[in-house]
Amino acid sequence: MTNNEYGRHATSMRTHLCGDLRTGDIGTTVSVCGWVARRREHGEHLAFVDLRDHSGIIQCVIDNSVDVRSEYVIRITGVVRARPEGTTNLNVATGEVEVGECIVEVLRSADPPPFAVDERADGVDENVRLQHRYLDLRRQRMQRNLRVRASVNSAVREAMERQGFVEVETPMLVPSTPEGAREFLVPSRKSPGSFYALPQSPQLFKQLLMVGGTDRYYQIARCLRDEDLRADRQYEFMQLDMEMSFVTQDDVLAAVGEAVLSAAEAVLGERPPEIERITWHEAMNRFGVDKPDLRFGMELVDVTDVFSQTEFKAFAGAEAIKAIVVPNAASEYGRNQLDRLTDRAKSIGAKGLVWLKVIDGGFDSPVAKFISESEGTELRAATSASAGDLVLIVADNWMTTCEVLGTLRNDIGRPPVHQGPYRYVWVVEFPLFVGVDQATGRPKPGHHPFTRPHADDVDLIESDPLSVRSIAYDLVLNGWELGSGSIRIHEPELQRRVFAALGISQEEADRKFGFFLRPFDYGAPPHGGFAFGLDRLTAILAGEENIREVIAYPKTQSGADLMTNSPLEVDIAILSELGIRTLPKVD
RNA sequence: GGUCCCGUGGUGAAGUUGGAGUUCACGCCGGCCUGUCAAGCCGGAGGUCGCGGGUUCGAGUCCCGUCGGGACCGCCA
Repeated sequence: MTNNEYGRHATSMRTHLCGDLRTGDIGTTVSVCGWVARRREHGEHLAFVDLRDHSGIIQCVIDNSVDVRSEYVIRITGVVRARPEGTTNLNVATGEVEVGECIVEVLRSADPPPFAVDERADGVDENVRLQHRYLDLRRQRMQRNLRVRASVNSAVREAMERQGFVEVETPMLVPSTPEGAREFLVPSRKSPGSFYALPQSPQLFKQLLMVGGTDRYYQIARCLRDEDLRADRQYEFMQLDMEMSFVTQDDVLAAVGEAVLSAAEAVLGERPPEIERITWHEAMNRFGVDKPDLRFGMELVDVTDVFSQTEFKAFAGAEAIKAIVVPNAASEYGRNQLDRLTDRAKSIGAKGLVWLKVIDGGFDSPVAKFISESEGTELRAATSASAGDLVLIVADNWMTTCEVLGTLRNDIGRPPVHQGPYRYVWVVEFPLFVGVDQATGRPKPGHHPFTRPHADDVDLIESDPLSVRSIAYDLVLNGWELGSGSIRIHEPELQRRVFAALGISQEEADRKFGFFLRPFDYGAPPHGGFAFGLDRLTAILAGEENIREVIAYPKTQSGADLMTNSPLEVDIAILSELGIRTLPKVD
């Protein structure tokens, strides 16, 4: 890098970036380097070459004959000048100027690319983009996404430093633990038959950093989980991982909030308002999910009381009856679509779905005849539904009712990521235990077994474990779970009681978690922490529906890297050095 | 493990009731062209219709299987 009078992007080969040239540069002799985005020839003595680098595009006017074609890498030295009257292009940032009197050097010729290296590639099969990711990355959208990602990382790091957090790196080769996500294993050459695991998160190490007196730790950590991939899930992903000592929930939320809001400000130029909080119970009750999208209404309305005396069998005796109103949807939803909604509801666990089209003076519905006039009136009052609206009702136990309607609410009403305001929300007071393990009959941990129970509920651990709230919290943005955390248990007696509720004996706890819990006996401070996904935050801030768009080299849903063709089989000699023999493929 | 959608020159699409690898746009190659900016005009090349099997006189089209990609469920303490 050459520091000259032209600024920090100048090098020995160039003075300016293509996208930076403006009317203020008129008269300057410049050198620009980049790829040929497009060429427009007008005979032997005039050609326009749009030169592209990551900053943008500049039109260069060539009046000698040079053979430059799409994606050739060239260097142009010329003079910046105003475009002639009537030939400016206001669709381009550099459209008022051009580079003339050009000397063109071809630095590298190029084959025609398999797809247009511009916004037209947005419509190209993702296969093709991923096979030629280096070409895809040349595009403005991808360069912008990489830079959004870098801004997020940088702002987060800066915010953590500002708050006195210490960056500590934790190992990538860690012991395999039976709990949690499936791990990637790494064979040990020195101990054939033994394996390391790649970390699904630095969880245990960061808590031991607290035992180690670090006080405030953070890391932009790579995490690896061998679970099925989704639009918001890759095998490898990045988290802002943090942990702090001598804190309560408020301290953690404040520190994490500062990092997230700083990142948002760095990308969007405006700091979002303070993050609101709702309890897990309220989130389920109002939105039917533990990661509510607050950008739109259609909240669940409890209508259990409306039907307390009902004779309609599908509703009678249900623990919870709830409704959502789809505004003005009565005419849009035909029988076919309503059947599909019903199928969707059933696939989530509902026994059925009741739909009512609100019409003047009543309902249009296959079950209208089972709803009494007073129930109808009360239903309309409770839901505020008016003629033309579609009302969807589920009756079941509370949890199922909420979950089914919450899923339908998202399916029907959720706007695309790039639309609407950014609505951050803390979901707090998650239940300590979720559901019951079929095999053991014991409750299952909601977060992880070291999560601290809510102080008011500690005495319910033995008598009514499923109603115990925890000091665990999620951060949610527009319906995406960004991350989660908790205040941990640091005292042995409380930990013993939680293990007992989970059906884990002292011996089993020692065996499974001894290496982690024994250190606590040497003095563990009260502590808690959080981790949130940087890929997800970046995707939302970049307006992308899919985290692959903000990852330079992502993998497909089946875990393949189409550019490098990995994973690949390896030579048998390499396997044998590692003490590994593969099984034949079975059908 | 499951459900659904997609696969046609380099790219994106169309392809009807099963009737000739047919069509369109972009790109590519050649020619013309001195103010374009998705330049324009003329000409040309380019195909294992993902792959395999079946039905049929005949399959891009129908059926079965398989591979690849995607969305979702399960899974992700």
